[in-house]
Amino acid sequence: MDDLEKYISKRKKRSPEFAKDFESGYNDFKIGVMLKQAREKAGITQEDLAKKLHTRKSAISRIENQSKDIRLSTLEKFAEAVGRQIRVEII
Amino acid sequence: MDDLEKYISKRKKRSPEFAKDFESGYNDFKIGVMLKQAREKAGITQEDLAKKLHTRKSAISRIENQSKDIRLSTLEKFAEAVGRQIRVEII
DNA sequence: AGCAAGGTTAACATAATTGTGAACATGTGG
DNA sequence: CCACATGTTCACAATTATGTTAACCTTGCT
Repeated sequence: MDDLEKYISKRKKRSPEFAKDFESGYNDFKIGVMLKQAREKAGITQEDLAKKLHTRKSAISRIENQSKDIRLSTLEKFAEAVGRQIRVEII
Repeated sequence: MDDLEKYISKRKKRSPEFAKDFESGYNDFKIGVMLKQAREKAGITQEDLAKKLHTRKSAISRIENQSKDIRLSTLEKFAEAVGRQIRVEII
């Protein structure tokens, strides 16, 4: 059971409606988890990251947890701020 | 010289300010070109695609040519409508 | 217990994407 | 030449992500 699956099952326990949200909004939710993991690996807090992006920690938390959708530019800025990069492919 | 480069040089000739836009907005512009190529490979017109996505051909053209930014969900819907798929990685 | 750090959520304001309709270009077949 | 298909651009409306503030929750520390 990897990190993503662990997080999902934990999340399902906490919120009853999470299961269905998870189905319909899988991709964007997954992005949030990926971004959160990237931030944690970089060893910075939501508040640190918020300062780098000139925003607030609440916005970071929203992206990581409950964003239904996200702009490519937001994705890129987030990734760069944690020392990573985004790659988008059409497969 | 691949398709992207050809398109860029053609585009630069047509619009004088294209060069700088290209610099600042490279990533999103590239996405537009990729999407356009994906649509053309699928052999469907902007209007066909617009109908599939319940929108208009003008919106498709805007995405392919002059969108500064785009939502992940829009990207996914576009790709799916031309029989492809999006992959996003944090590298 | 109290306090601080880190995180989550809600509500509202703001900014940006996307929807929509119209006008205009360009090429192609009649 | 004319009509049609395809694509581009503009302007405005509608929807939605993001900014912002505030309240609340844990967890750990003193």
